[in-house]
Amino acid sequence: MTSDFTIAVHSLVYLAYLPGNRASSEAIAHNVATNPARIRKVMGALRNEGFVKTREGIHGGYMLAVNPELVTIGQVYETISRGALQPKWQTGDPDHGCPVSSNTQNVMDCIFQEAESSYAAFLHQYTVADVLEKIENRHQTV
Amino acid sequence: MTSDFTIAVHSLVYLAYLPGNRASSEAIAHNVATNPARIRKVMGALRNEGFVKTREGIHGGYMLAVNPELVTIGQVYETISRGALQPKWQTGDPDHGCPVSSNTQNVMDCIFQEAESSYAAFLHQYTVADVLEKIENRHQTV
DNA sequence: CCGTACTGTAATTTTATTTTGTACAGTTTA
DNA sequence: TAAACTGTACAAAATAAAATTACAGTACGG
Repeated sequence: MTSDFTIAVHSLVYLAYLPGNRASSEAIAHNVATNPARIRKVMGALRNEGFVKTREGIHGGYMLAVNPELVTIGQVYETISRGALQPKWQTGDPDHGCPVSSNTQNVMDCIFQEAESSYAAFLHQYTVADVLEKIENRHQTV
Repeated sequence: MTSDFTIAVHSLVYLAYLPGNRASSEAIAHNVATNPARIRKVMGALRNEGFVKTREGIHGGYMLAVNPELVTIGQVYETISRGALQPKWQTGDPDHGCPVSSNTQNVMDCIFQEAESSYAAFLHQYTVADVLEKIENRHQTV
């Protein structure tokens, strides 16, 4: 699985943390510790779903477009990484006479999908603001 | 994430399916469509947790050691793949002055662990026998 | 007590995936 | 019209997963 979800959450939390709720891909990349091109790709997906607004050109960048107390990281997961938990490797052989060999993959696919929904449902418990709060609390206590 | 969990479930289901509940690594590998060495590695882990018994030497192989109606695939997940859902890539920089950069990874680690527990809890719904039943039903209906 | 058919395990190679880096066209505004 | 951005594509590098190979150890059957 890629780390796009982690990057998306980190970026949204960072925007929520900043006074003006805006930053360039370079500033976000520096905070996340990756390169600007990768941030732009992830932010593009977030923009498509309305989480952020982007502005090109000079003084452009990314701006939070939603209330961080209302957006859950489950929503972020669904838009960025839905399907990422499904292993790509295929078990068995569809043409094998044995039903176990030919059908286990289908049954597992179905189970993986349901299990991923559980995973996403869990993530709906936390909003972007919750994550920021955890980060700030940890900063004080540890 | 590796596909060891898929292979473990497939192997257990296959043993449950076979009349004698026993097979060699080569027979399982053929059914799963991989190589015997990989099967032996996964089966070794299953043996350590008591799911199967192994016998070396001639006429050796793997034998189901539990009631497939009582073992859940959540248990299999816990022994084979616990931690597999945690991305290895690290976000931010622990030495960055900004708390978002230095602490997001820790907070996400914690959330990923909890979310994985939800995932595993979901998998506890299904026993090895349930999976086999789904496979056989699908064979008849599709 | 030797040969055959297995498992256990480690090392290596191959393949696939993920991440990074680079480049450049398009956009905005000062 | 130059400067500072985003959008996007492609190539390179790094990492992870899977397959392959090899061989020591074990157990049975003659």
